[in-house]
Amino acid sequence: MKTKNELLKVEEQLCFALYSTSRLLIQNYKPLLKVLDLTYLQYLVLLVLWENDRVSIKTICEKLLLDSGTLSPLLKKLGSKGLIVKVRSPEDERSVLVALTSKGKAFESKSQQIPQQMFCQLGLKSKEVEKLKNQLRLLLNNLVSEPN
Amino acid sequence: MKTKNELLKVEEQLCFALYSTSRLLIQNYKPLLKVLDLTYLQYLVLLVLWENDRVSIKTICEKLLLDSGTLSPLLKKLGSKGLIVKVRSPEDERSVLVALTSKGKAFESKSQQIPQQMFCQLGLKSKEVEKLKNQLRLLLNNLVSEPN
DNA sequence: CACAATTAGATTGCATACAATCTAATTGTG
DNA sequence: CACAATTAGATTGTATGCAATCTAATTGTG
Repeated sequence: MKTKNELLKVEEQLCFALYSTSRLLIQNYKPLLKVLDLTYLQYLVLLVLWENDRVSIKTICEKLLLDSGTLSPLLKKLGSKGLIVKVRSPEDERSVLVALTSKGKAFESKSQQIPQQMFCQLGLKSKEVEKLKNQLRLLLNNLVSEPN
Repeated sequence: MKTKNELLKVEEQLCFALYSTSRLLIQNYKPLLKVLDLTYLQYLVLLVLWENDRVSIKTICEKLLLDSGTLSPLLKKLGSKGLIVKVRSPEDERSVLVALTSKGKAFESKSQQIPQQMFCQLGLKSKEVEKLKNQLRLLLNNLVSEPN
């Protein structure tokens, strides 16, 4: 049984482990993404679009668990880089569809190597990575489904 | 064996699992920290100080894996809130020591319940949390020790 | 059909993150 | 001991995150 004082230690806390590991891993992406002049978040949005071109901003928000306050300026930036275009949905004028330009599509093939390169830097076995991902998804599910 | 296209899916990526779970967990802290009018990062700095009062800014940076660009303004804020004071080290005038005020110390007892409350929200068993923390620490170690 | 409620995005304001640069203090070296 | 190199923090600039608010479009309801 851990005492309350032990529980208040930074090193003991799951959230800090997540927070610091997440930041560090994102930093490891930077040299790989610098070649494409992309930030990690810009890369995430492109990942969504490579999976499903012409999706609404709302869908991107849901997939990345981010809100429009974060994504609006980012999509503007991706637009100014010539990687995407925004089109108002004909069926629902409130909705804005995001589509890849040919340049945006071309970036997909340039990114093929990134997942493997990142995997090598993890220093973990495939099985371990899968296990970790599964645990994280379980936790994420618990957190999103509990609205408090 | 996964194809390259599968690997480029957001849902497949460990980093995204880390990134989104981390953000979501930090959001879960907000209602608990709002009572003390603290942000998660401010809480982290206080955790460090409750463990070891009168530490240098450099030490805080190392413990939290953050740089002075992030912590300098944050410590200024904690100072203006009356939770800490900064004193230049007598032995080394470059170094700045951070010390808790009585108010800052008093916040420790007010935070005693937070770890348990957070644990309840995770929806995981103690064993699972420990396993997850261990895996994350292993990964973190791999990432920091590989300078590329 | 009028109109309140909801919804999709954008904007604003504040709080991180982090690279790059700057200053002042200390250390290492000839 | 002079002085180059290093070190601790602070500052600046850019890019997130997210709460709160705003606008315009759509939906639900009497």
